[in-house]
Amino acid sequence: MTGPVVEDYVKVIYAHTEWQAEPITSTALAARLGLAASSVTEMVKKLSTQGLVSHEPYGAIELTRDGTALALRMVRRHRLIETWLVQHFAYSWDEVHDEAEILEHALSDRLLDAIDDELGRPARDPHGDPIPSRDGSIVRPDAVLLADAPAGGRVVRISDRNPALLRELESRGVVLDAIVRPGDLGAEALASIWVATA
Amino acid sequence: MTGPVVEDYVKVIYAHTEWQAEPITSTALAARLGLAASSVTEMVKKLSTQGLVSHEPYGAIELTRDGTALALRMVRRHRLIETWLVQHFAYSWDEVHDEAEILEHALSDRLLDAIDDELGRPARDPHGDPIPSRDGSIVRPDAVLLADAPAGGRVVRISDRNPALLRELESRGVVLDAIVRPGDLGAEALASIWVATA
DNA sequence: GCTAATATTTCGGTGTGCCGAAATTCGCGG
DNA sequence: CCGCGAATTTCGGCACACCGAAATATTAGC
Repeated sequence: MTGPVVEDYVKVIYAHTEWQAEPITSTALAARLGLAASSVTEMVKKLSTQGLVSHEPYGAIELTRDGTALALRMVRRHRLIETWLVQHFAYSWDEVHDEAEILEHALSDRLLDAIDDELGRPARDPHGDPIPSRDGSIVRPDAVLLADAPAGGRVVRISDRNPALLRELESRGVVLDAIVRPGDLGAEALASIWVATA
Repeated sequence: MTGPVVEDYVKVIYAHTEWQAEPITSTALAARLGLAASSVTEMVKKLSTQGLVSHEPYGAIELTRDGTALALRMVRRHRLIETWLVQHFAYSWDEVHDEAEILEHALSDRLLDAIDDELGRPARDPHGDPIPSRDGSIVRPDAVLLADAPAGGRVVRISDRNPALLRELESRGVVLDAIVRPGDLGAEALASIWVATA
């Protein structure tokens, strides 16, 4: 009943609050989806009717329990697929996103679970993002942006927004679990890398 | 530009002439796609405009060169995916179809080729259907329906139309390359199994 | 507290692919 | 070669997800 479009909306709404707090606005949602604001307003109204989202006119957009469950389902799919492409097919870090974006809507639960088993039920994806379990639970490592960690620390996550930056970082040895200090890197990197707290 | 819908139309049109001769009618095409005849008439007109199909009103529907190329591309995808599901994920013979039907529209060429390599570039799928090569060439084994082969022979292909029959046949040892005689089997099986000629 | 800039929604409209009903054309039996 | 049933097309309409422009609500600056 829900279809790829609903899945994408819900996933983006979820993603916005995963590492930062504020709920997403309809303008930001439109920007991330590459759609006109008016389209988003209409669709959000439908999602609200379906009980996936709570939203009063001119207010913020937040996921309901059902919406969060669907979002976690999609996040699980996306991250498992990315992990699988990297580990099994030697995709590089920065190439997996587009393929995963499509496949996450297409694989059956059965195939996805088979892939999960084959990978040994990984807890995080190649970017360090936690992979929700089959029952929808997710454990997010305590972490802060490198920009906010003067002493640096162990890399726990690297945002996948900028593929060029990903390649650059990889070539300099900045990968998951590496130890970095803020002084070693540029401004954009500081805002893309999370390190473990304490 | 072509999208999953066009891909499905073209694939079904192609499939109809793969093992039998006559070009498909719009009624038969509608039946196979599960659509109303009027929908098919309209869509075929669009395919014709796009140069994928040749069709004058009230006439038969045939693929153009471009249409055949697209169909072979989809057939390759479908059959490679089926083969992969069976070999790599232990799907059974009769379970692969629906999953492949969806994935064939979703995998990138890159991923598909990686799977092809991993499988060792197989020449036929689990049903015995030949898999077109990357350049679109296809070699169909010489075969006749078991119903038309009084002496029987080596099984070269088993139609995937009826999953229950597939399971039944498998349990009785009727698989690819088995030797069968018409007397051993029922009417529907005789019309679903091809054996090598001479 | 008012107004100007900005965010959001409303509104009319589009393209795609589908439907059923009605009209048309085909092709077979006589 | 004529008519009748079956196949096919035409037609008006619908659902979905999108758009830009116009209207409206919010918010921030003063």
